[in-house]
Amino acid sequence: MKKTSLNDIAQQLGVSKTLVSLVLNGKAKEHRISGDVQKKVIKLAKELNYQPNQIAKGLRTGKTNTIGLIIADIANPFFGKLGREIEREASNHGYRVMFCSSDEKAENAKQQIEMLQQGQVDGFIISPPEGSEEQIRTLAKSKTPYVLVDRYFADIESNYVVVDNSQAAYEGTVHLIKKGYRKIACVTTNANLINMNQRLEGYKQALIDAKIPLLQERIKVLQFTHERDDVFLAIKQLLFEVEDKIEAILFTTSKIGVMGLESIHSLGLNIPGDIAVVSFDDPDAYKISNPPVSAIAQPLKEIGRESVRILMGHINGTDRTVQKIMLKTRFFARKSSGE
Amino acid sequence: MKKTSLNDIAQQLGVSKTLVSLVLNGKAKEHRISGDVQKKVIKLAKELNYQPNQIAKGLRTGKTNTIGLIIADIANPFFGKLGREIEREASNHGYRVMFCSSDEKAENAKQQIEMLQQGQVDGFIISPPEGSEEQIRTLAKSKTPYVLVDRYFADIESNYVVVDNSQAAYEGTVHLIKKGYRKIACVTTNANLINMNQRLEGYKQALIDAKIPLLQERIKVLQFTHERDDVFLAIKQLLFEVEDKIEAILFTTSKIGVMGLESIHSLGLNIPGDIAVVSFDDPDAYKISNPPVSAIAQPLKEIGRESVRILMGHINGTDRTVQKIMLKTRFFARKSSGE
DNA sequence: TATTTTTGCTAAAACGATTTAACTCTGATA
DNA sequence: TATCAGAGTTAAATCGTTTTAGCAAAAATA
Repeated sequence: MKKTSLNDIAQQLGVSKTLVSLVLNGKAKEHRISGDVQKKVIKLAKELNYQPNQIAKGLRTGKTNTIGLIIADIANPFFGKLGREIEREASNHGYRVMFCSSDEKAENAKQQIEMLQQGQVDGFIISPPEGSEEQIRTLAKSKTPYVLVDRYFADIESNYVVVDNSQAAYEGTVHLIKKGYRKIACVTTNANLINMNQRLEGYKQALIDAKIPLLQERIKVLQFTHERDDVFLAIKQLLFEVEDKIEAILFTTSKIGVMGLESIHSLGLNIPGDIAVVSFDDPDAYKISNPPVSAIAQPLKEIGRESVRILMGHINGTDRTVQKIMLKTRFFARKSSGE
Repeated sequence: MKKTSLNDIAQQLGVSKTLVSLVLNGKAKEHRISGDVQKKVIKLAKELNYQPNQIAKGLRTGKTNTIGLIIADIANPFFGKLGREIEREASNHGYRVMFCSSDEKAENAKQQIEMLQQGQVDGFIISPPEGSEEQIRTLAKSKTPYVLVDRYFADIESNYVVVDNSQAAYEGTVHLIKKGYRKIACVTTNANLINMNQRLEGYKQALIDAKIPLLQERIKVLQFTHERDDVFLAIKQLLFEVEDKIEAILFTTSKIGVMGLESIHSLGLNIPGDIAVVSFDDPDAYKISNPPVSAIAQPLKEIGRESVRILMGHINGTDRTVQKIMLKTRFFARKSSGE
């Protein structure tokens, strides 16, 4: 059952494919195609279930109606949900999504971008992994429209949609301070990503503003590729191997947070009795955790909506200005920090 | 900076694009292109960073080297992880992944399949939502290769890769029985999906084999589109509104399980003291939950690998037989069921 | 009646690749 | 000297669209 093409319709009707194309693209009027012929064409097209071949269309028009989405880690629900929002929004604009997971590896992202640039997509939405500056720069030079999400590079002029990470971390830390905790640790990673750095800054600033001494030993910076054991070790050190046992922890990612909670449980400690917890991101796990975990939630829907909107503007050429969007997070106080 | 095309290379070298194409596709020898010319072509192609336009290639060859992945719900980490495995495996075969989330809606899946069938993909991997039989049948008729994952329809002859759901549920239930629980409930959904039905069957069979009375009141079938409140209500009924208070629950999806745990916690009940829990799927949440949740884990990597392998066989025409793969799950006993 | 305008439609080029069928040499063979 | 074989290369068709430029017939105008 071969698919029907423009030509099939044209031949069966004894007209030119130009005419068929014009009619089906709604350009009949401006090209003065008679009403009778229009009806005939539309009728037959429906009968044969004609669907234009997007590949051919893409070749001719140079447009694919597809956006490339290069996400850092699809197995992370944060990115999963974001991906869904982006796809939904793109679909509202008549766009498809070609999706890749770089697994936080610059090399993967490079390959994926190069691959999709061979005429496969009209633009990109990317959460760039550490070390992918060069690739993003190349992309920028190629004039392909793109929007970064979740993170960006300060020295590359790009469209981006992120959250106010330092403010968010500040807020989370202040919440702990208000709850009466003073000895507050921060567990983060050494990823050289702007969002990570900002989160740490927010934590520090909150302590400074509250006139609480800022101790290096209370900041645990994990390897970017941290595993369960690294987190476990960090927690153990914070709780048992410093002079002044800490009372609360701010986790800067849900990945660290999830592992951290696991560690705390396995050490037989009570939350928030022995140790209070606040974490970035708000996976389902935090809601069912016992006790539920206080979380800094990112506005996924809005991030998706904005990033697609900006990309569309640049693809359609209706917008040539660089857009930098910083959204607010939302803090959910739950039992893990005394509610 | 326009992209270099075959023609650009041909013109600069003063040869035909046929020649350039042949050389770059490794068909130089069989067409006796001289070594000198070959070298020239390859050198210039590298210099100009020539990358063949996949759209044009696709139009001519009828192949896109892209597979369409239509997943039921990308926000569900199970599917997220599965998506990652599939993408990784596809990439090993030189394939891209065009990804869509149907959000468990047949109408969405229909649109997405139709959209991608316009010459955009060479084949599909699909976890079909409830009610999408008609769409899958249409797809089958169109001769487009496809593989179903996670679920299938008994009366449509399709390639599929699933797990042995009834065996898995059986195993989970038997585990609870061995731990001494007798009054075991099952909370599931009324989704008319074969995997769901099989899970319920496995539960029933385990009770029957253990000569434990099978009570309808211990089986809670939620609306497919269940929300937090529905689960909460079901749990409350099981624990407080039946004559014989139950001792353990089998959740047939992690979505139900996560909500169920939340409900149990919010009712102030102790796990496994008041109520033991086993759940299908094994999201991170279950490992950090307090106590950790006993889980029936699906072999995501294998599902991904097998589904891509089968699809490749059908796309390349090296395989014309229908393949039905049923994989084993793995059970993790954790504290929620007394370990 | 001759000219212009309008109406209704189409031929052909283009997008960038692949592939088929040939073409032109050179040198060897009959 | 004519024929053939092989080496090295290319013109042209093709995939299914969109779009430009224009043609022929009918209608309107002078």
